[in-house]
Amino acid sequence: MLTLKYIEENAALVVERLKVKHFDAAAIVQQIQEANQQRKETQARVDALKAEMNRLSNEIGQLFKEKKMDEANRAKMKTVELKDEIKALDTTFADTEAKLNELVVQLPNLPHQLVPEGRTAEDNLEIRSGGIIPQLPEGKKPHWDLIQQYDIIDFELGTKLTGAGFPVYKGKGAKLQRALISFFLDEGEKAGFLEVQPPILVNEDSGFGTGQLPDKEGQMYHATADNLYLVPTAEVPVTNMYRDVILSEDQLPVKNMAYTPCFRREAGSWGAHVRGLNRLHQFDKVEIVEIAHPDHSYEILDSMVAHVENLISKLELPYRIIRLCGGDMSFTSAMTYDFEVYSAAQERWLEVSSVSNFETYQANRLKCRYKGKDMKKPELAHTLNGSALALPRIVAAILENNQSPEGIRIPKVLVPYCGFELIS
RNA sequence: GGAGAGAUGGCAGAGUGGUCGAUUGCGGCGGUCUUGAAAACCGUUGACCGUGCGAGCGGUCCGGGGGUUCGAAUCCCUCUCUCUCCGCCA
Repeated sequence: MLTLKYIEENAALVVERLKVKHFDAAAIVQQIQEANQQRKETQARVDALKAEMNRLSNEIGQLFKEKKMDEANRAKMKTVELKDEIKALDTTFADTEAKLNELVVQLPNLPHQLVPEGRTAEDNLEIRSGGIIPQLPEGKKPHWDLIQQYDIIDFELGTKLTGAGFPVYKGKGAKLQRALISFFLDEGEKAGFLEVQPPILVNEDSGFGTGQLPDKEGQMYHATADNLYLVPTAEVPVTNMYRDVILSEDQLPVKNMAYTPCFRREAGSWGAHVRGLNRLHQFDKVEIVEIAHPDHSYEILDSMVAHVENLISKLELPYRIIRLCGGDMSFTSAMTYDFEVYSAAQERWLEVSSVSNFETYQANRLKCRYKGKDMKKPELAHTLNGSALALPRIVAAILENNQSPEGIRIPKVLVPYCGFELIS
């Protein structure tokens, strides 16, 4: 969420910038200003009353010590009325703060200056592309057919065990998963990321910290008996490691990565275009997360983009990097790059990574701050994250692009991890 | 799952109704001494909100929430978590 202070000082700018996201903030901002004014006035009054109360209490204590019981009792009488007033005002104050908070969380993050105008994916800006789109022979097959042909992933079996969208990987299919995860983690380590293995069930506080709650509750699987949520991405546990933390400036940037399975309910988003591996309820992903100094977060965003690009290049997949337009960006992001790889049998671009700078938006909710030696107060840090990478669509593209009558060729970098060169 | 103990500032650890945001030690920061460093000594050392140009002033915070009281770190209720012993177990 945006900070109150920022909204207060830049009300017009907030409204203006959010137009890029096609969000009309005028009414909410005005309500925030009013509620904030009320909050301040209420606090001034209640603080004055409390100060008076504290003064009286001390006085009474003093009188008791001096055994002046009559005077003490007289002073006590004066506190009765004060107490009621304070109680009433405290309630008003709490209500106002709650209302204020409710309003503030409705505002999305401000897009960065470089974010293009636009409403839909059509308006996104291609930054660059790489790799070569393969010319497949007649009779090319989409990955769901190849999967069956080589018996490496079993969707029906997963349906039997759990339900649609929970595939069972078998044999070389399973090994390929393991190879990709190891490859991604090893590359991440070379790039300076510290590997962590977080829990894949998180509590409510963590859900709120990264913004999945309260709005996107329906996206997560909920273990109600213990009130825990299955993570939709490692972003949730990894970023929440820094909830309520004040880092020292020289610890920045913090670079973490984690492999986790990810669970998404994806309610109501099924259809022909999500066949096979294109969309699943459970999938594997390596996520990179950085906590950055505000002055350097965009350099870091670029370095994360470079890291992801390096992974895709090494996998020999044709890709393009896209800067999302205002309308296509997430609620919480200030700038997002999507990576898409070309899946040559479906003849479609598939999103395999999304790399974002949230600036202070997440950090404010998380209360993730840093403090330098010369700083009087801690300041909010910037948080960034990205997929590096999500497996299923990478697998889909590898299968489709590398197919031949002899079988599916494994990209060179994965061969040492797989122990085979061909799925046949 | 059963029984017991506990949760205090970056850490350790006092404090059981009255100027306690909290003794003390360690750590951190600044200084004296030193060619430099260590040691020693001196000083300093939390977060949040409001108010003020500012020095400052006021308020809140001793795991979370509620209560008793003029007054709560301290008493009561409740929730969460941690530790010890027993049971179970990868």
